[in-house]
Amino acid sequence: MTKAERTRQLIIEKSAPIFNIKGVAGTSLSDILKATKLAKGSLYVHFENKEAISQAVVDYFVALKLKAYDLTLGGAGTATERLHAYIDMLLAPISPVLAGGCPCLNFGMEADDTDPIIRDKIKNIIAIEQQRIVEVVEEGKASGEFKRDLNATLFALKIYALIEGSIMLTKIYGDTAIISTLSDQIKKEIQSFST
Amino acid sequence: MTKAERTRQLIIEKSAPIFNIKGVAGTSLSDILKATKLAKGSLYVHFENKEAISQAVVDYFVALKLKAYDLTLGGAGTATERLHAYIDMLLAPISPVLAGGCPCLNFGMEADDTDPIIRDKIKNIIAIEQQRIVEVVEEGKASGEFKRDLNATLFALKIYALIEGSIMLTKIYGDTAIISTLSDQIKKEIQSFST
DNA sequence: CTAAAAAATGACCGATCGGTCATTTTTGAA
DNA sequence: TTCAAAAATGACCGATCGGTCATTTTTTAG
Repeated sequence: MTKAERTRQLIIEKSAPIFNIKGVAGTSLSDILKATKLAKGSLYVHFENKEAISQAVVDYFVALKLKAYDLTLGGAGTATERLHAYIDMLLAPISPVLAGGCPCLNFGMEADDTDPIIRDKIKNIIAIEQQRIVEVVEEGKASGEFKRDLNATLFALKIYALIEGSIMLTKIYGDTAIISTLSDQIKKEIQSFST
Repeated sequence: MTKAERTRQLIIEKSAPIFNIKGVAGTSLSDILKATKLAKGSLYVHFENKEAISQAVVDYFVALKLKAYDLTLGGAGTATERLHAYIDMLLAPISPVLAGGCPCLNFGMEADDTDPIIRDKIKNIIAIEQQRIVEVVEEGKASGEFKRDLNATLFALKIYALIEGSIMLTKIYGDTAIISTLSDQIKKEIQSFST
């Protein structure tokens, strides 16, 4: 890893939580400078402008999410076990992905009507996430673990909506008990489709 | 209505959609001046600062929501009919509340870690919304419309999470078909608890 | 209609915004 | 070890930010 690569990574990793908490519009260059302890000119050695940093941060979160899917949905065990692992990971109160809240929710809700580039990045990762759920569900159907008439696409859509809604409520109430309550509900939802 | 009251209301109504779309941090005074066609000094006759305007805008959306609950959950018909009317209202693609997206989702996700005053306003209206659902469900249980063992609080929490998740997905995908799909799912959820 | 009060105006303010660039320091391949 | 290339620096830039205030215009109660 060259110095340039290390510095670029430093900028991304130090500013990622700031963008996730304060939003793109709410994050200033001075916030990033304070977090990275770099001089202003350094940022522009590695990025064209603030917008480019915010996009790199979204890419960083996307990569984290992809890794998280691999570890859960792509892991070992039955379809049910993998779905449970996935839900536990996403809704764990101390999950790094959840520190500051789900990036898809945060960046998505800010960008939906204002920033087509970030919105599309979020749209893509959400589509991938749903597709991965669909695949696990289909595997579960093929192995006889889930009922044949379970609509995997619809199921993935609903699960995803429930998860994001759960994170939203947890963040606003500031109460992690909500997460475990809704986590149980989602698991019940899965169980209702088990054979 | 005095001139002052009218102007104050103008500022709130014209800037509300801007705040809802661009966020509080992303909305500048010049945005508000352009929308209201007022001079900068006028804003400060009616509000202490930009923060006060954003809070008044949140109060305005809260009032809109309360009125919307009255028209649906508080309307005529069976518990099921009222819940359906409520869901249809919230998830209608052309719903005025949904123009720019659900204010609870937008303001809530921006404010959760940054602005305790707005976060608490959103927390309160969400708690009220869930309580109103609980009341309708309890009425449905009392009238024999819903099963006795239905946990109304848990049900309201889940329905709310599903609705907000649905709005999020619709906004990001830019596809209103998702709304009707998930709207049907929520109604099925309700039906599963019917006697 | 009058006059005092209230509202509206826009020039002006300092601070901060995102961004540039000449210069210095560091890096790393030869 | 050398030295050219790359990275880091921070003073500096114009634009825009949120906010103020003396002045003008409008409102409204008597």
